[in-house]
Amino acid sequence: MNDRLTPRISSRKHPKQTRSAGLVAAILEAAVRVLAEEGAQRFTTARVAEKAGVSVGSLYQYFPNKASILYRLQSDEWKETTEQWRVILGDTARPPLDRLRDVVRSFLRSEAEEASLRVALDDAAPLYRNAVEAEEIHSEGDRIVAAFMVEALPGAQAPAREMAANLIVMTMTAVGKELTEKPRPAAEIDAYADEMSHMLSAYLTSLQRV
Amino acid sequence: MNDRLTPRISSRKHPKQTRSAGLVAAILEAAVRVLAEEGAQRFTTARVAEKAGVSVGSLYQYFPNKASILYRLQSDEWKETTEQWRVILGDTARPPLDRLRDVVRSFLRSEAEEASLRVALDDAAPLYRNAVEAEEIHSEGDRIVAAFMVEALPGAQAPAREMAANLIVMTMTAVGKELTEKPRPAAEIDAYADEMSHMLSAYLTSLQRV
Amino acid sequence: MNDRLTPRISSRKHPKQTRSAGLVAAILEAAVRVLAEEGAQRFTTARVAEKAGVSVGSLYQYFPNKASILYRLQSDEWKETTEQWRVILGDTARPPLDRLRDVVRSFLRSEAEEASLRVALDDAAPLYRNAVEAEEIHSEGDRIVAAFMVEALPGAQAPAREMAANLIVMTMTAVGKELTEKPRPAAEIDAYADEMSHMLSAYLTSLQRV
Amino acid sequence: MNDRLTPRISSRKHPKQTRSAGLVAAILEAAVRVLAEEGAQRFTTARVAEKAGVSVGSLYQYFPNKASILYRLQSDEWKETTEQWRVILGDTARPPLDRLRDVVRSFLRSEAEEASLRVALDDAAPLYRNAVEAEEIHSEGDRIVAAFMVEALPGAQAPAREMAANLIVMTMTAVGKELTEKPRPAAEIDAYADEMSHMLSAYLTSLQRV
DNA sequence: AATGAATGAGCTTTCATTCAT
DNA sequence: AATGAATGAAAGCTCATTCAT
Repeated sequence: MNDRLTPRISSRKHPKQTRSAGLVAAILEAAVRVLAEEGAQRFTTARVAEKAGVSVGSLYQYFPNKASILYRLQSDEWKETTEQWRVILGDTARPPLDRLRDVVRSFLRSEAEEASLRVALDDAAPLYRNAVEAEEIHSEGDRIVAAFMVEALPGAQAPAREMAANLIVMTMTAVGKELTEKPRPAAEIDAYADEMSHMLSAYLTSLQRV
Repeated sequence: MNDRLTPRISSRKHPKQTRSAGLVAAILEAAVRVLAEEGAQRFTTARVAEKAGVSVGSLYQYFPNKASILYRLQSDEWKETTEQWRVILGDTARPPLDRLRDVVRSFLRSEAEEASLRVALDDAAPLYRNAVEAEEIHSEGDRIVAAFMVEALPGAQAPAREMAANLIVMTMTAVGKELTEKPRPAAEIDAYADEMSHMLSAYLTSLQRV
Repeated sequence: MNDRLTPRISSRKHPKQTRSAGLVAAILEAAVRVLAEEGAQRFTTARVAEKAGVSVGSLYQYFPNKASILYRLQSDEWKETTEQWRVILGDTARPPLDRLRDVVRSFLRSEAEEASLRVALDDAAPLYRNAVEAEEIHSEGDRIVAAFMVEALPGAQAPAREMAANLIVMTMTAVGKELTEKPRPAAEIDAYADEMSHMLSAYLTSLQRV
Repeated sequence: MNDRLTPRISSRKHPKQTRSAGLVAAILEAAVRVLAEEGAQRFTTARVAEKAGVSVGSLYQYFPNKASILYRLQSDEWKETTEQWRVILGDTARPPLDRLRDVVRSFLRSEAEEASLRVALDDAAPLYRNAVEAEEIHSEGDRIVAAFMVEALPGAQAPAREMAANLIVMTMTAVGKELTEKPRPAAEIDAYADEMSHMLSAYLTSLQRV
């Protein structure tokens, strides 16, 4: 019963009660630990349930299948990232390129800090990628970046600005993923962060000049 | 005793005879089809053997384990890419930034052309990532890029040049991977290619100016 | 990570409930039948599960691997033997050589009675021999024999007594194994038993005389 | 095609030609090495053929199946043992009990010397045990011992003598097998040899006295 | 609501033996 | 005679999911 064409992947219930919320939290926490400590290959519902101190049956009461746990994890990660971006990029008092530099640096750092979890989550991507809900996961982040781009590229046409936004987001996330694939010292991460902001700044500057 | 912690992943035999070469080719071809048509999740040795019109036993006569097939596929893909880069970046008659533009475009196009295979191969990465041979797979490409960078950034210090080379390669490959994650029209791919070469050019230009 | 070089071989769960105990019993019973009726060569987890009327999955819920079933069987056999020895050799009211005679006879008889199981279990020995727990399986029996030897050889030095104990135990068990290798009539078994007790008695007597 | 009810197990050809004899010898030698170095579990025809520098096809030209190689090995081992026994036990100039002592000692020593081979051969016993020819393998040794027993027990009745002979042979071989199951220092082997000859001597003496 | 025992399809890999060349 | 590629049944084991209690 493992294959579904359109897997339902979000949580079964909205945890209104404290008990449920606690259980869901415990399961997610356990899932993070299993993923980070044992890798995507050994990420099994049984192991998660055991580490959460919960029965498999209970686990399935809150998550319809294994993929939904991973999806939720990914979704939560992305929410944190979104928040980070909102705070840094939304600080309209500072020059755009400064904000860009900071967001790159703190994004790459946070990626690196939880490297093993991120890698495992990425390895498990095939399991949750096709979820219907996966589409909208990035929309909030996109809006934040779009707003920032208006400040960074005041003179640009909307389509050009959107393209630039897409490329910048992709570069940050994709290179971030690649960078954390193998363990690297924090200094190396920072060096890449600086270099990447340099590149993105040069890019934005050149766009603005046109 | 014969146990190894790091599994041998390259081919069992070097196919000297046409027979063997034919079989290996058939297996690889079948592997590509299974991967592209059914996805990494359903990539099983049995399925590959069946689609190749070969017994599982024969498959294991030429590949020591499942991972080795995937590794071989990835390796072959990378060899093609390397060749592409060598031809384009090595054409010292043309201006470096022109070459860069072309290499980005043809790289992204070739990635997009075999999107489903690339994605599946990427999904299967956890299976072959730890192979000992996996280390050296990129060394040739790195050398080509390094040579190119000497031309593109004649005034730069070696460390700065290396960092720039790394960032450019990472950006190309990582964003290329991300771009092919979902199917996109060729025009969109080309638009991203142009934008990316714009970004990389701006970056190189800014480095050169320093 | 969870890898071990020396596999855990004892049961996965301690069956607290009747349900579990019943399943474990059914599996062991089926294992005995498979072994006795089909031989060590055809002793597979699938066959055992099927004969137990249980799914393979259930089998693996109670035994971590095939070897553990065999180990458990062997262990149970040895427990019975130990009990037999305790009762007979521990009856301090009777003359030692009488007890020796009886223990030899009942040991060989019980070995012969389940000949096909014993042979198959012996054939499967390579599978469970290296288990960590296999070491201590004989310790209780050794203690019983040691206590008996103190009575049988009151005058002997400890090292000599231990050597004699080892030789006697080895002779009984090894010859017992050899005897049951091929089917023999009960009378022949008894004849060998008598002859062996004669030999062991002569041996002990000669030791005592020194 | 692996199961036969009555397996043909002896060599396919009597090697009349030097070439064949050389091949057979090479195969047997390789088989010994595989068994001793890799164990019964990893004893495969492919490995034997490879180590013998011979194709699998050729191997099957001289041995009808895997069991036949093992049977031949066992048979050869036993021939050496028989020869050893013939030399020692047949030396009618010496007192029987001296010869017994010597035969026990040199038997246990030779068993211990090739422990890994013997253990592996024993592990593989299920594969060749049922061979039809396996019956007569011990007959020559039995005759040698029978002749010796006439000297050792001149006064005994034939049936008693035969029983004693059987028990002695069984004790030697079975305990020998058990002793070599785990590696032991040569001194320990010799100590067991002395103790066993002591036991067998006491036994024979007691029989003679009757 | 919660449990966790039970399921069984499915996976990777091995290896004795054959037979076309 | 010799080769060794090819076969494919068979093995041990895992794990997402269900459902009786």
